[in-house]
Order: sequence, then C-alpha cells, then structure tokens
Amino acid sequence: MIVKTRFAPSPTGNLHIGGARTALFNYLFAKKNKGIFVLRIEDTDIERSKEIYVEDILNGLKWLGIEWDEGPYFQKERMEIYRDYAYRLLSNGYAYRCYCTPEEVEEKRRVALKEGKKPSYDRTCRDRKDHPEGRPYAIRFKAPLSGEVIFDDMIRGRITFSCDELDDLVILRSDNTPTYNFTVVVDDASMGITHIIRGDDHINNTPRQILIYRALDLEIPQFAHVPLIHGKDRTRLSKRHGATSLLEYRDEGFMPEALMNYLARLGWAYGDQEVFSKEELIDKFDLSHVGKSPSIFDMDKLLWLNGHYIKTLPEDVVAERLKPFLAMKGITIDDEVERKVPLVLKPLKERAKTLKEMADMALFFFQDDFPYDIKAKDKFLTPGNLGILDSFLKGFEALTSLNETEQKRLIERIMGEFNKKAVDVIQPIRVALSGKDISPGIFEVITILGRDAVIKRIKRAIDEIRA
RNA sequence: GGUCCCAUCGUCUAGUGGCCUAGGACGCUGGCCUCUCACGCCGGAAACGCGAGUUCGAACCUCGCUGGGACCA
Repeated sequence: MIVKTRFAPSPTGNLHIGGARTALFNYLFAKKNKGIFVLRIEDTDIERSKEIYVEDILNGLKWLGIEWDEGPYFQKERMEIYRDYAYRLLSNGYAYRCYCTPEEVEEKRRVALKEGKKPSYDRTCRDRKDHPEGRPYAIRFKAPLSGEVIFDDMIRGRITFSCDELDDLVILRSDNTPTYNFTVVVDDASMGITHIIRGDDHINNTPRQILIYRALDLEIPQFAHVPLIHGKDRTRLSKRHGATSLLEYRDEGFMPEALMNYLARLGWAYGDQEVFSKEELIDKFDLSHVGKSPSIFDMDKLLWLNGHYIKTLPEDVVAERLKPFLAMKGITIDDEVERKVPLVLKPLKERAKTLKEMADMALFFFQDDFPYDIKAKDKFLTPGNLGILDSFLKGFEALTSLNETEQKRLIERIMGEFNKKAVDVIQPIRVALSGKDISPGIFEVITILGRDAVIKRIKRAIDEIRA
C-alpha cells in the first residue's frame, strides 16, 4: 500500500505556524514512507474564503520547502461530487430529508438546553415518511442510536466515543451546499488518503467522520492527532500572538531551514538531536515520537536556530538572501556592493540572528555618511581622543600595505605614543569608521572598507569633533 | 455546561519498572577567550502537579483529585 497524506487548509486566513507544522508532519511522513503528499484547499465557505489566503498558503509552503505531489485541489470545484455522495447515502438509507427550518431547529435547541438536556437535533424528521412537495430540505446523516465508535489514533492511542453523544448531522444544507465533516470524508476517501495527520482540534470530529466512512462503505484511514501549538498564554495560537503568516518570518529575515527545523522539533524529538536538515528529517521523522501535550512557541529558540543556519549554511546562499534586505535599507545593489557582500558576510554571520539584523549591521560598510550613534559619539568622539584619531590618520595614510600585521603595528605604535590600552585606541576609531561602539573586529572593518573609505571616515570624525 | 484530550526544568524535550542522586537544547547565570559586540569553550541554578494503590522497586502501570487545553453549545 502506498502511503498518501494531505494538508487541507481553509483559505480563511494566512498559513500560520500551526498549519505549517501540520503540513510539515504530513509532508515528512509521506516522504519518509516514499508516499504521496496532497494539497487540498477547503474553500467551501465562500463567504470567508479569499484568494489572497490561497496565495499566502501556497507561497508559505513553497518558501518553507514543502512541495506537494498532487493538487492543489479545490473543494469549490468538487461540489457535484459531494451532492452525488449525499444522495447516495439518502438512497441507501443512511441519510434522510429533514424539513425542519433553521428557526425550528434553533428553537428546539433552546428548549432542550433550558430543560437541561443536550442541545442536539431531536431527530423529528428521521422517520418521516411523507415528502412535502416544494418544501426545502436538508440532508441529515442517520447516526446510530447506540454503541460506540472506537479508533486507534497513531499518537493518542485508543479513543472511544459513545454514539449517544453524536447527533444526526446535516451533510447537505437546504441551499445544496455540503458541510465540513462530509466533504472531508468524501475527499479523503476519493483521493485515497491513507493517513490523516491533523490538529487535535479535530478529534471530536473523527467519530462522525468514521460513521460516514462506514455508511459509504469506504476504507477508514489511519488518524494521527497532533497537539496544537499554543502561545505564551497557553491558548491556541492566533492573531494576537504575533505573526499571522509564515511569510512574515521570511520578511523578518528568518531562514526556511531554521523554521522547518524548529517546527519539526516542536512537538517531536529524536533523542538529544536539535539540528536537522530536511533530508535528515525525512529520514528520521516518525509519529511515535510526537508528543501528546500542546507545545508553546518559543521565539528565542527559533532565533538561536536561525543564527545557527546563518553561520553554517554556505556563504553564497546567505549572501544571496541578504541582498533583498540590504535593498530594503536603501542600498542599491551595484557591482561594488556585490563585491563587498561576501566580505561583509564573514564577520557578520557570527553576530546576526536574522538577515534583517545582519542588514542593519552591514549598513555602515556601504555608506560613508552613516549617522553616528549618539551615545557612542558622545563617549568616544571627544576632543580628548582627537590626538589618537589624528595620529591614526597620519600613520594610516603612510601605510604601504593594508595587511593586518601593518595595521596592528600602527595601533600598537599609537598605544605607546599615548600610553593607552588597545581598547582606548580602538574604540574611537571604531566609532569613526562604523558610527557605533559595537562592530566586527577593527582590522576586519578596515580591510573591508579599504584605504579611501577609512581616510574619509576618520577625517569626517575629526571634523565632527571640531564642529 | 457536555464530550474528548493532556500533565518531566521558564520553554522544546529524552525517559516505555531498576541504567535517574532525571539527560540534552534554548533562555538565564558565573568564568575563560578578547580591540567592542558576538562566536566558541568551561561551569552553575532550574522539573517528574497532588494523593492513594500495584510492586522487592515507580517519572514510567492503575485509580482519584487538581490543573490546563480543544471541540460542541
């Protein structure tokens, strides 16, 4: 049997972290088992479904590195299939026409609730024999009146539901539109899905769906309910917890490798291992090591992983991804910038946790007229340091070579001249060259900037002090 | 409120009756390295929700309680 999994989001919102992880687990499980991963868009809710969300979901998955083998299928295009199946159930006696109006149903619900009973549909039309002409009707599923539905969840183990908790749910509304629990079953069955890996918010739907599988005489797939991802307040992740779309992480300078790695390890573990490539995940992923309790999204750990990937991914890959962020900061990507980016990357990849942050740190390499950090300027670009800068400028202009040994010799000479420690000499120079009191090593900075820029910036700093 | 699910450091987790005086990672923290900041390295604090039971022995099995979550209303 060939394994087939699916990710079936509703385009009523962006692809968020939780959805992305569900998609990832389905993808990994399929790939691990040499199976097929299907993408299906559940857009039957025409009111709330939006094309921009479809785009967001597709682009989010692509960016993360999840490719689907089939689809995307759209439920909107499959309406006829659902109606066929609904009438099939009607004709074989597993469903019935319900003529109760929504108002009547609502009223019954209210009464039941008031009497302290369960607010489920009272099955008025279940055994109705007449078929009033011209009156609209919904089609309801005829749920068993007694017994239990039992299934073995691949993550939770055996789960049991008593049938008297299940009412006769509508499968086709009076306006001829199918309902969620019905379309899912029809789609999963007709697409040959063998393993349904989804959020555990669907556990309660599972017994109803199993009953429909049975009524339709379809093979019941394996279920695996993954715990949800919670925010810091331990409730279901939603808009108020920050990023609503996976693509926002891309725009904040996260690497897809980091996000995939993080998402996989959130709720799943493989011994003590923390870092996984996509290939490794496919090789090692398994449902039996997925935890049962909800996990909380931890930005700090994501940042750490992102920093790790910035450090370890091939430099040309990181450089390529950094450029858009530089452009966003107003840097024109010309030949000079192209040449410098790989040089700049070396010292910065040890320091930056995101590409956005790296672009910020890289900015001064590309512009001579950067603004000074106020605190750094007040502290180091002082009249007292004028001598140091002046001496450095003179010495630097006289250098015949820019190699590090020469630079060191110069700094040491100035240290002797003013009887200062290295830090006291270097900090003013650092601020003069970068505008900040924090930067990569001063010799790296000087080497990357080159002779002209260094001279220009030292002169500018001297002018700044004198002004 | 009903149903279902869950429960190890702040967080992600390892752990499936003796290997656990509970391991790793992020974060926090002390130190080393050092021209600043990082990186890296060495160290530290930090958890089995509670109560019964089963057992020679329980983080691991059973029950209850408590707490949390999801769904439905």
